[in-house]
Amino acid sequence: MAHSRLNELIEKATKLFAEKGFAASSMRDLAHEMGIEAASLYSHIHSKEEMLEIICFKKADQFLAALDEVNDIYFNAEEKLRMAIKLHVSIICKNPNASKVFIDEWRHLEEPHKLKFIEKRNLYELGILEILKTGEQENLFKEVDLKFATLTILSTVNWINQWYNPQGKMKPEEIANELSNFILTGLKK
Amino acid sequence: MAHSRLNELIEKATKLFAEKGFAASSMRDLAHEMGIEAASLYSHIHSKEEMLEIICFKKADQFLAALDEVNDIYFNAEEKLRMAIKLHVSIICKNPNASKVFIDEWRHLEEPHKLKFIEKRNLYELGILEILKTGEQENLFKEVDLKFATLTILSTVNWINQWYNPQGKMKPEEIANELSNFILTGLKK
DNA sequence: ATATTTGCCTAACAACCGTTAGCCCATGGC
DNA sequence: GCCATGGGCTAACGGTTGTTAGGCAAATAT
Repeated sequence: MAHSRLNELIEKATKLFAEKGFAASSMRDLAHEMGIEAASLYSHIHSKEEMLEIICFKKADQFLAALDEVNDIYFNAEEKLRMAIKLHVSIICKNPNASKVFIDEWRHLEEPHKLKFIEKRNLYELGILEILKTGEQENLFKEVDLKFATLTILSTVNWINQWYNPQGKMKPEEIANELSNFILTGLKK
Repeated sequence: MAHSRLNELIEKATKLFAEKGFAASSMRDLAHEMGIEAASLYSHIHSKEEMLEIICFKKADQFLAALDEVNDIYFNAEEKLRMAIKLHVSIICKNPNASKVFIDEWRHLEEPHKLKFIEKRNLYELGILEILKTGEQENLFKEVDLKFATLTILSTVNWINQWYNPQGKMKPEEIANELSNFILTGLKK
């Protein structure tokens, strides 16, 4: 069970950062959650910021891996977009706390990690944009401002985090489906 | 010019809270921005949290007023939704910093203000939902999960804040138009 | 001319912050 | 049986936090 205590720590830190925000979470809060003294945390990590790093980059890598998965198989643009949305929603719903930190708290990263993080984020954004571009070329999608559409889609799929409840009636798969339909065909009859 | 110094303070606080987050912004930071000592801030406000209150509730009231404006005139549901989106985008773009605080930092409000704030927020959400319901009844909109659609729309219009640039090429009016089209008719050709 | 208010100051408060140093003890491999 | 390692402890550090008390000078109102 190497690192099992570290895993527990990161998990608790994730929950705390998600609920109170990184800046408002103290090492003593976190230590209390772990049932130990604040100083003892440093047997597992080097600094508070390192935990934020671990959480943010793990999540970033998950999203990028999902992008690779989508691009590995050949689909048309609509199918690709649907799959990208499905994977995105699934990653978010699998760990809403970590997702909240990924979405809201990364700005408290220190340089140079912050820059590295933004680069990864941009890479993901670019992957989605590429799918939309393909869709335009295949004459499946309307001609739209691609950057604008990308951001709109990402806003929609990221917002889930604000209200998603694992005990709620909607399963991630359903959410992804509804969302895909909404994004593709809109609200009008 | 009664309160002009207070206005300046709230403005500076808004900027600071938006950029660094409420918890990571110190009274000494803020005092430095004002060119005075930290203790002097208390000639204008009672506490750090009070400033957050002022910012959040002012914004909340703006959104609720916009809702009234929409409901004052008779339109069909599509026109209502377009107008609601236009006003929403306009409020956000008029003061992106205050909007950021309204969207992201309200959770640092202390009770009972936090609860009051959530109530106002729910009221607004309900207003949008009501418009969608009308649209369904008028047979203009698809039958969808109304709550789900409401949250999706709000996510989209709130996200603008993350990338809107007053110096950018898109004016608020245009953004609102594009967004309305996207929400109403989706991406597919 | 006098009284009041506004807006700032210095000094200080108790509490809390992230982090380090140094020590101890239980566990498990050799 | 010995030693390394992991995982905790106490004590303490220098700094920062929001906030209060009390005073002072200039502007304003009477």
